[in-house]
Amino acid sequence: MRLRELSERSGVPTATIKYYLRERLLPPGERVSATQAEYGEEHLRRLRLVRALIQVGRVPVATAREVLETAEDESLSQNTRMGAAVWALPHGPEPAEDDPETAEATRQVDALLERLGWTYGRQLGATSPAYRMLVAAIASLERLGYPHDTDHLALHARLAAELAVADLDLVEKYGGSPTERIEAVVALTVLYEPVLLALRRLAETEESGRRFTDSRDDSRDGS
Amino acid sequence: MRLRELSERSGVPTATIKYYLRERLLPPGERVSATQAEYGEEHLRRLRLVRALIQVGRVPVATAREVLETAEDESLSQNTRMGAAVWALPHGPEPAEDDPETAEATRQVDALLERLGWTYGRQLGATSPAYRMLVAAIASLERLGYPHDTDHLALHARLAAELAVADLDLVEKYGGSPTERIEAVVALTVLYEPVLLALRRLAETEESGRRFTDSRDDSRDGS
DNA sequence: CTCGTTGGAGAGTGACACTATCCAAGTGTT
DNA sequence: AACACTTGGATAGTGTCACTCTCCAACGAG
Repeated sequence: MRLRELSERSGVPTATIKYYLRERLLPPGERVSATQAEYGEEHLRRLRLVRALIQVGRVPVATAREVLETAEDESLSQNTRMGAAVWALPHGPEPAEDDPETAEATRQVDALLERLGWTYGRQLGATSPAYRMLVAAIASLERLGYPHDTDHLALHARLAAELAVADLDLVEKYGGSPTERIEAVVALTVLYEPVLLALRRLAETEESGRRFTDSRDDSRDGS
Repeated sequence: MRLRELSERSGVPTATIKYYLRERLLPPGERVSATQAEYGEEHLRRLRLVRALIQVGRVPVATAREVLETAEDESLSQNTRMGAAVWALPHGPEPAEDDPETAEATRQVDALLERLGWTYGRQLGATSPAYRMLVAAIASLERLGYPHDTDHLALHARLAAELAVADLDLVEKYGGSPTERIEAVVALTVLYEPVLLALRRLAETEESGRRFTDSRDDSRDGS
């Protein structure tokens, strides 16, 4: 398949595919001659994955490259690859150093991990992007004076743990080559995030409609 | 308080505060003379909220303005304000039209809302940004051939509903003026999102560490 | 051989969130 | 009152990012 066909089958403009090739998000096609290359089904699959990561998952191009390179680096063990791939995923701003709210948030997160017995998280500690992401977010809540007590966090954590069990069950059922399986973990991690956020917003609309049903003025005000 | 002090107390550069003033994310200070203005505690609070939305919540500047304007528009009922504010929050790319995966995802989402009895979501239907966000994300999963069966979605939805109940309890306890309360809903909606995502990633690390415990590669090598 | 197509490379674009520069009007010090 | 410094507002510039445009030489069908 030529670049044009790859473009038509994926819905991605040829110029964009060229850009992805240049950025090494896609492996080069098989050179057929000095100016012609052939692409296969594997390229199509990879292209769709890249697109989903970038557009749905809002993963920056450079990050997507790192993640995918790690996922297919066969010199690493599967566990390492999986961990490193998810590790590289975007995780927002770093928590501010030298900041009382950050210190307090760190204490609270450590207490939470302790209480949950999440030993992996604890031993990885501040090096884990997800840990720092959590600290930064809680420090913000703190700074704004919004509530974020440990019970509430623990509830979120318990629900997150349930999700993790279900998600990993899905991955275990998924099969495929080790690389494909790691890609599946990355894709499911990233692509279920908007699903979860959307469901939470829908649930909040639902619940708030249920609670404040007095003056029924459901807005239709878009924008 | 002068602009400089507002900057020092919030940690936001003066140039950035000027930019926010220009973009009407902050109300202008009280003009003391032709070239001097005075800011109060309310400005500081608002500035911190804006910063949190933009930096932690990754809300675009223009969107933050809309959301905050809606939140404090006292000509609207509290319910309308709350709905419209959350409504305006960013929600990723729109689902592709004329696309078999989008059609399938729409069917699946409708079936899910039906099964859950989420009548608000159903009646708002395709007009709700959260609904479209959900459809787009599921269509992507579909396109990539990753699993997303209704049982799995229903589990996510059930957990999201639990979160919604807890979050709204928090808001009800929060008090403050109507505008402050709506700001609280917006802030909690946006700022708990990274908390939830971080916890999910931590939980997945934890769970995958637990399953594939200290072994080398856990499974069959294909490919 | 002609003429449209293809792949590759470099430069250009538009959106976005700042950030730097000016400048006239104020403020504090002496 | 003189004079250095600060302030707020306006305008223009910067850096990043994800494309997107333009060229061009090599193909390849008729």
